[in-house]
Amino acid sequence: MNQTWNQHVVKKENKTLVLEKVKEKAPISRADVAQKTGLNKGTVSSLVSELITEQLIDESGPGESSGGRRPVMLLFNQLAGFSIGIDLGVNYLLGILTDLNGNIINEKKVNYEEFSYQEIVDQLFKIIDVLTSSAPPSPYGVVGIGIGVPGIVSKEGEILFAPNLNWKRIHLKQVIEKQYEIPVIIENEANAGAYGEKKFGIGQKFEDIIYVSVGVGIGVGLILNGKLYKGNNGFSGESGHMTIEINGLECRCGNNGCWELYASEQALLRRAEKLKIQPPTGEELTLQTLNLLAEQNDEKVLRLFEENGDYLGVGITNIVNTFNPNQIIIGNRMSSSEKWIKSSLKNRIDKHTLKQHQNDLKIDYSQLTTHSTALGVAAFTIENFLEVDIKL
Amino acid sequence: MNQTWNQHVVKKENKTLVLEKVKEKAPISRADVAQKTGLNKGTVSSLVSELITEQLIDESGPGESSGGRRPVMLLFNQLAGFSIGIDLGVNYLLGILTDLNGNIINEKKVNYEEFSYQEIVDQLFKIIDVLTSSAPPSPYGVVGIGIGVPGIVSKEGEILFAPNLNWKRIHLKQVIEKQYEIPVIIENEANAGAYGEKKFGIGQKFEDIIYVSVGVGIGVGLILNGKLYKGNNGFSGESGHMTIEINGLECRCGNNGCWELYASEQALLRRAEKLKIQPPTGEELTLQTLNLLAEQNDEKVLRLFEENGDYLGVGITNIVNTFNPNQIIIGNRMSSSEKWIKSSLKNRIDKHTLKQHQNDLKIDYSQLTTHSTALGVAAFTIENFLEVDIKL
DNA sequence: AAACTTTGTTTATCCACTAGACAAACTTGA
DNA sequence: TCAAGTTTGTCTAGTGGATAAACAAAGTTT
Repeated sequence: MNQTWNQHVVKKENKTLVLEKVKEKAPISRADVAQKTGLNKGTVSSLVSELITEQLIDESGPGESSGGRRPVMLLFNQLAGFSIGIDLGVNYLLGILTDLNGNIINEKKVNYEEFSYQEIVDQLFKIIDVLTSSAPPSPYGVVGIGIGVPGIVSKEGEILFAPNLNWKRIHLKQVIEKQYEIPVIIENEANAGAYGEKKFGIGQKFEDIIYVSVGVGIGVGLILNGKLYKGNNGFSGESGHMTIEINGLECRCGNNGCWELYASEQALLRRAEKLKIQPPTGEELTLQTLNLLAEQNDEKVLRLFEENGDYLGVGITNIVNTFNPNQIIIGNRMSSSEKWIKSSLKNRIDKHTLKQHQNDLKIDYSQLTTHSTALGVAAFTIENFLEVDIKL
Repeated sequence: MNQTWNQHVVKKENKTLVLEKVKEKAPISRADVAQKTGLNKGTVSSLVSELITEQLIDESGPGESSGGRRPVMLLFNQLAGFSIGIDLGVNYLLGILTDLNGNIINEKKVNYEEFSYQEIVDQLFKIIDVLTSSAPPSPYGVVGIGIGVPGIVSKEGEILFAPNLNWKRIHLKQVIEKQYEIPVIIENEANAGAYGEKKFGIGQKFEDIIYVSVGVGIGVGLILNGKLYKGNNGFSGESGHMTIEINGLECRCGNNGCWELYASEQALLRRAEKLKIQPPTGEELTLQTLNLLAEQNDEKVLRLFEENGDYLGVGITNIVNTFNPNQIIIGNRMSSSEKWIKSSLKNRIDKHTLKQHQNDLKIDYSQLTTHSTALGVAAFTIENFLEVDIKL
């Protein structure tokens, strides 16, 4: 059915517009909101008073006069409710409790290895319980739970395939929703990370963002025209399996020369192993220990990172040529190695993308680092809450 | 400035909705429009009567009764105006005159080689003149001119770079607008082709379409969520310069191993030349002559096409993994070789894309063949006209 | 202290949509 | 054949939300 338009829709949209403006520019006066949105003063007044009744906006006392009556400043009541965001990783579980502005109120992390599905769900419940009970009293309480997973999620929230967890067709959403009876949103980890950076991180000013999540594998989250693009079935962003070497290494996806075989954390570690690079005194070979070695100017490791940056650049070049984005954000674990991969990555892109694309292209590294996914899914639930709530 | 919502917007949107429904389902009664759009009968009645006054809708007499009063059927008046669409190719100029439904009323083609900018503009004027004067009398006349060009076009319509024409920073739009004083839209050839197939061709039912224009080079047009995606500056779709072989052939774009060096028409011809394939009796070596040879089951040529289909599949696989589209359309000249490239292309995609992506993926070949670009730009001007006109 | 400014509320008006009544036109079935 | 029922399309009264303009309140400026 098509969308029909009537005065109710108009009111809802305008109310959203007012709330958005207050969130964005707080503290701000009614008069200023009217001027900035183009709405009539009276309209703004009445919408604001409704929003105050709903406790989504607060008055914070008089502001500075600009040559007349002093304005009453409005604030977004970010403590009207809270959101839980969870980054369900391959070997860790990171849960955060945020207010409606994405400020982290509480945080809980669990590491594990080779947990079964049931063990992970148990841990999940524990974390959600702890976070819920730590939420301060508020009018709306915890308004939703978001979970980011390293896998393919259908538009309905079913986890279709998470290779690194060995999950297939998992209805996690129903399980959590049944337990807590609040809205649950499941989203792919890269999509969530992209959204997190767009809403709360370094991508706030941009409308066309490619978020490259470089961890064990490589996933991509696409923000196009300011909105998350999910693809026909919600499976967009599996760019890690892009061919960059036609007769290259074999990938378990069935393809050859996949990008993530050359540029992911796993690829880096594999190459380090081949070169017999040894972390000091028997530590495990991980991205962290490689970062330490790089910090000590270990030549071999530096060259390794350089190479990895270059490989990352190859895939990013492909994406840039296709999308003409405004910003590239390198996220997930590999962003911790920014220092060592930065110049070779930039170099590859400068040399190999079309000149026209470079004009407005920014290459940034995750600002929220390990929290972008959790913040992203938290943002989804917050937005969902505000949308639904404002309809009333 | 943000969009504010008021009753004028509501009316405009609903009027558009009614017109769209009539276009889509004609002949259709007022009652049916009301039921299908969810609008009130009275609302539909008044909007339809306005549209009839504006001559965009016609009544076509009574329809079949379904057990009561016979309905008055409504038709979209596709002859209320006409649109000119021009495909400005590297060595040809194809102009069409269409009605508001994209039906081709008249058509004019000129071939040339190595024309200067001024010579091309002169030809352009000639074609536009011929087409304009061939338009039947109508309330709105020719409502706009669209031009598709093989190059990078800014969002403002400036042709920034068209390597195969040797054009840089050309303000063609102003030149044509000044001459004819009607709206002119300039768009990249692949974007236009994608839109043409979406509106009038094989892509009508799909919302996430990747149109791969395989001609001298390779360009890609992206229809995402039913809308053309242009990228931050309007330069999306330069996927022809995607790296598929990291240390591969050198491209004049500065990159190595670009897709179009392996899978374009030019690449095919280059490989044919290398194999010393000879068209019969001194004909030139072109895609057409190769098609003829393939028709005669020339083994070498068949293998050549097979290889080309495979290479096309490599790039398409990359795109599919990133976008999760619903449909791939192979367009432009290479679609004439569908028969010979089809199976190897499909094979590559079946074997190398993630299983999840294959569920709903259709691979089609251009239905409008050589006309998709011209029809696409015609569609842009038609839509622009209807949008602007309905505002009044 | 008078004049001017700015803020925010109130009031009257406008406009588009909706529900429901109604007339016209047609079908069905006794 | 005609009465009852159905469907279509118009008309009217009513509703809800936006706007413009008046106005009161609370400042600043001269």
